Amino acid sequence: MNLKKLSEILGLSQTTVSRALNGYPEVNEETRIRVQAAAAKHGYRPNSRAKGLATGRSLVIGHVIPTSSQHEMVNPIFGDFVAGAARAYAQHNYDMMFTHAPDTSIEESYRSLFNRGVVDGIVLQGPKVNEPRIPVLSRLGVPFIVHGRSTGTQVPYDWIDVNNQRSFERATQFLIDLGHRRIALINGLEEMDFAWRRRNGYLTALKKAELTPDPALLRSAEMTEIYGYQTACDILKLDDPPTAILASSIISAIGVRRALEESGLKMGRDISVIAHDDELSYMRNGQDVPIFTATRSSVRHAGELAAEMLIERINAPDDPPKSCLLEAELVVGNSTGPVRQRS
Amino acid sequence: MNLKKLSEILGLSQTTVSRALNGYPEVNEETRIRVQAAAAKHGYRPNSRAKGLATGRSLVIGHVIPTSSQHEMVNPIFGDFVAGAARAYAQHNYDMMFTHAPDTSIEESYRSLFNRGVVDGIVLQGPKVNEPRIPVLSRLGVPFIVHGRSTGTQVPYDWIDVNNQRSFERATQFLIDLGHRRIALINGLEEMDFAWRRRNGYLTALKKAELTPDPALLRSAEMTEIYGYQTACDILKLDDPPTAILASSIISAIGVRRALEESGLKMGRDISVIAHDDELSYMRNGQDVPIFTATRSSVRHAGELAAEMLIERINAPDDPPKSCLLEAELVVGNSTGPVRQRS
DNA sequence: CGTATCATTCAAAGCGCTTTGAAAATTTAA
DNA sequence: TTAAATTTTCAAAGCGCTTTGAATGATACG
Repeated sequence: MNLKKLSEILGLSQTTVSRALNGYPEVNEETRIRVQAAAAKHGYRPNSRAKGLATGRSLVIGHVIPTSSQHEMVNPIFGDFVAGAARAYAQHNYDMMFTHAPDTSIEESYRSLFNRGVVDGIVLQGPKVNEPRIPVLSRLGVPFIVHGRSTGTQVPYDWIDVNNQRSFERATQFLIDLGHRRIALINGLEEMDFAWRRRNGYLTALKKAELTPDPALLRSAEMTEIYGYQTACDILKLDDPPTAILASSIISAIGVRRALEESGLKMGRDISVIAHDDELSYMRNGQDVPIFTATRSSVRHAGELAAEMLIERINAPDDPPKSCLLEAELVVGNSTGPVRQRS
Repeated sequence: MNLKKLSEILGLSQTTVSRALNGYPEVNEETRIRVQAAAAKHGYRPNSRAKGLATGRSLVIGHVIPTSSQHEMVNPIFGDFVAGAARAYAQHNYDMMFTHAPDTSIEESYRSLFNRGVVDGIVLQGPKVNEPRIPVLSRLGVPFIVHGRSTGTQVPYDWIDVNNQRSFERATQFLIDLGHRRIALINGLEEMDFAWRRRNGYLTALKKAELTPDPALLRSAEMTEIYGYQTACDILKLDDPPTAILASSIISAIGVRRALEESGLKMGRDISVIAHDDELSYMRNGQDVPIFTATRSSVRHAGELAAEMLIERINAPDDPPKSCLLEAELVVGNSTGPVRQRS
């Protein structure tokens, strides 16, 4: 069923039928009702390709996933972010599109996606320090929003981010206040901007307390469970092991916990652990009492806000750049406690 | 830059340019090279809406996510499956589209997605027992593939699935062989087909061993960490607690482990645990030695195969129905051992 | 040299929709 | 009653591409 057939059935022109369905005022109310009824009856759905071709809009938002980063899409954090975004898209009648792009040709991929008219806007996830994709998108004139920020990037752009530096500074400070002096940071990949900022927050807190950072306690990698486990095992073997650990994600914190338990250490008593909690749906940080003391900020909520901001941008391409900085809460659980004198 | 402009620049007709770029034989090789060079130089990208309109193909695969199931997309299993699929799509030049659909109007959503010409095919994830969406898609004549199967569905359809029944029967059998008689099943939602089959496998093994299932040991819910934790806590409080636990996902198994550790029980010695391991990228089941004895099958690989099968189907709509049944391995880790006499 | 054959190229129609500018039908004003 | 204003409907152009059917130029054959 298409517009032509429908209008023939109704004995009206395509123009009138189209207008009736799209809510234009210059059509008789009686006719409109007749048209709507017929459309419903015959299950008429305007072809979105044709519609897009005619209007220049696709009502689709693109998410581009670098092929190399095998992990991007598979990352539970990604899943929650996207789920939040999907919610907002649905409300505004947008669909969501994912493209894999070989990172040899990121610029090309973006240009392609936008120029081919596939999408109206793009969400950029997981920005690195000096993220090259940002200037690319900016130059292309594509409406886009960054989840996170990119230190060192000069061009203006829309973003939404958690105050990673501040939250990790606070967490570190919290541990220092409990008497901890040797604090390990099990961080994400530090080429990623969020990890870089967290590291800075951690270092800032140490500095303020006049503590010297120990490179042996600073680790960085993709935030898997295994990584948390191995790193913790590793760190505990040091001559002078830390009394507290800061983990960049609940997932690696779970690995840390596994390592601690294997070593017979009790969290909160023998060693303190703070994790960053993105409030992943499948990995809640306990129920009433948090499992881990944590810096908490819902990545799902961030996804929802990001989508809203992007849609606003699409509707008002010339507004000045927007941004949104979310503060993470510091929630206290049982995984932290005063430093314990080593026996 | 569009076809018209490009052909004007080249002094050729749109026909020739189009053919040159799409590899048709009836164009002079010399001309083709000239055209390709110009296309590259001007960054020409055919508009996919227009292309789709002209060809009737969109090179997009749709994944529909019921709005109600807040968890679908957020489920790490979903993420891994989709990552696998994305890989295959990329290879065949397909993009991937997600739509949220209110479950009040699933049929409508599918019809819409396909009839609007947005997608060439659809992946149906998380089928339930007697999944109503399957006959709907079948009737619409949309190419589609089901990840999983649906007990009770009569119409033929393409599917790819793990042999859930068999793998859980084997796992249960394995525990019985170790002397366990009271075995708990911490299952997924049993309206889901996979969970239903796992339950059957479990019951079959019990039956073969002439053991009577105890309803108190049969639990079912969304497979989160918290659920695993709470259920395990709950079950351990029974007068006659189980000596072994079968968990339907690594994620809930992690919750189970947390509960066991809190109770001071050692996995593999005091109590045995087997989990189903989807080989989630961020939640590997240990490295060399598995953390959990597990039934193992990569959901990511399944995603890749599913995508391949769907693309085949799109290219050959009239082939007979295809299916693919994967067998899960049973890998033995340290979480299982012979039953221990209760003191 | 004239005709048949092949290799290239082209103009134009069509995909299904929106939208412009004009025409018909109706109402209002003079 | 007629002209002007308003409401309602329409034909046709256009979005950017593919593809059909015809035309052109080059080559081969008798």
